[in-house]
Amino acid sequence: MSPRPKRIDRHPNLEEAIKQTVWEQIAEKGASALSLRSIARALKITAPAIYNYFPDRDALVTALIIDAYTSFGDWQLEARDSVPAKDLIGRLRAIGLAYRTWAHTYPQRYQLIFGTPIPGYEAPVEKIFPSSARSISALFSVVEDLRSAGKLDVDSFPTVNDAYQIHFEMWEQQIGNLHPLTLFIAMIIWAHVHGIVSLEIQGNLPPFGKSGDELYLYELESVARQFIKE
Amino acid sequence: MSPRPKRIDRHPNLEEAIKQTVWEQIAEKGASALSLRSIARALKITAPAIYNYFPDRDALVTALIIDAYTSFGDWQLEARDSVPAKDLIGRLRAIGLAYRTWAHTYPQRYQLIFGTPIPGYEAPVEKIFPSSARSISALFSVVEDLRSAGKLDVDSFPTVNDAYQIHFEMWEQQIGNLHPLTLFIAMIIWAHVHGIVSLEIQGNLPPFGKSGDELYLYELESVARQFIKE
DNA sequence: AAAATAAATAAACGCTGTATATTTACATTG
DNA sequence: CAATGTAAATATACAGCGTTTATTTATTTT
Repeated sequence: MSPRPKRIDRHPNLEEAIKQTVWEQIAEKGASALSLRSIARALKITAPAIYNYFPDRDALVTALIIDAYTSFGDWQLEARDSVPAKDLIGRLRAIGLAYRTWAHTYPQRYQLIFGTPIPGYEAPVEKIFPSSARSISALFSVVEDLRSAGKLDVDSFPTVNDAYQIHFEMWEQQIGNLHPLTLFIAMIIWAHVHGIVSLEIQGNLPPFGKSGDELYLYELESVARQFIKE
Repeated sequence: MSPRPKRIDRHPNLEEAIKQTVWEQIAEKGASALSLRSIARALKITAPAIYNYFPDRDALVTALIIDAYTSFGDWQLEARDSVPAKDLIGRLRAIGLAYRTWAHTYPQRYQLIFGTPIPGYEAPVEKIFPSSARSISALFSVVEDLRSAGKLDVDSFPTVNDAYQIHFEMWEQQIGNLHPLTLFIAMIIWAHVHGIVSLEIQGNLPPFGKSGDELYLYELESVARQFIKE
């Protein structure tokens, strides 16, 4: 093969083709099996060619994580906006259901985001944060709307300490002004749904299947009962 | 070096020394950096020597996971038994706190159990299940005691479907008779604490630090308020 | 048309898990 | 006590991995 193929023989968008191939291989063999050389084989190029588009393997993983967060955020925001803005409880349920549906549709993406299945990889927070904050902003915004509408029903909650504060400021930069109560409740809700979904995805609980919707809805309703007035 | 060192030059218990070295290296560089050759270097043996004790790398990981579950289960059972049997709510709080404390004491062990940080590794459920079921049995037993004492306050909950049932039967074989309500509530509690702790451990939420105890206690009390009478 | 640049290959390095053959310490047996 | 057998290590080798460097050639720019 010649060192540089003629344009007609090249992939029209190799960077995108690489990412797509990785997703295919991740779906087949799991995120941990990711290998530059096997990607190259699938694309009929050589492994070092990938270095024209990603400086190293970790940069490729970071790009995939950002794509995954973007996809996740799209689902969250679409779910929120599929319910009229005045029906805040409906919006909360919609994004809750979308959270689990997305995770079950793309379990590998979910693990890529919330697990650490890549050997030696550590996510560079500053690069990932924008897409991450966007994806969680759907929940934050609905809870904030509930709060400013006076519909949150919490008499007392723990005060935040300095360790929190740093994270909060990052979120505020990305998402906008956030009341501490909003953050507190949003984080608890997030933890609840994440707990169920991640145990499901990772196989520690049975994949709840059809009636998983039922258990999950029960959880969402519990959350609403716990935190929302009237 | 001679092919077989004299007994006096050998590790008295190489199998245990291997596992201990892995834990040290996991603590230093994370679970994904596990490497048979670097273990061998640290122990001043050659890599194939490990194969006398573990048939392959995955078997070593499985042994580590079982050890981790055993350590986790020890903490859970000790926490439960540190509170008088008649104070069931106190027992529930104790195992809840122990859950988070153990995870923060051994974050790598937590990730080894609940994440999938080893490239290409898939846990053989049948080997891991006994130690896994034992570790969760502390929670199950307290919830079951609460139920049989008539202290569970749940008017309606989703019926379980067939997918659940298989898992339930495995648990029952290991733990003993389990009422569906017990399982349902125990799973929800497990999911709640796991959600908070895993987001903390994986860095998606700030490591709550001192006042994390506060937030966590708030969660445990919410659980009690939601499910327990009187 | 010549020079510069871009995008690929080729070859090589050190790392990995693992299989096979070999060597030697130790245990068992006649 | 000597011969034999077994256990536990080393030595060697192989294929695959991420990555670096040098090289080649298509394309773009001058």
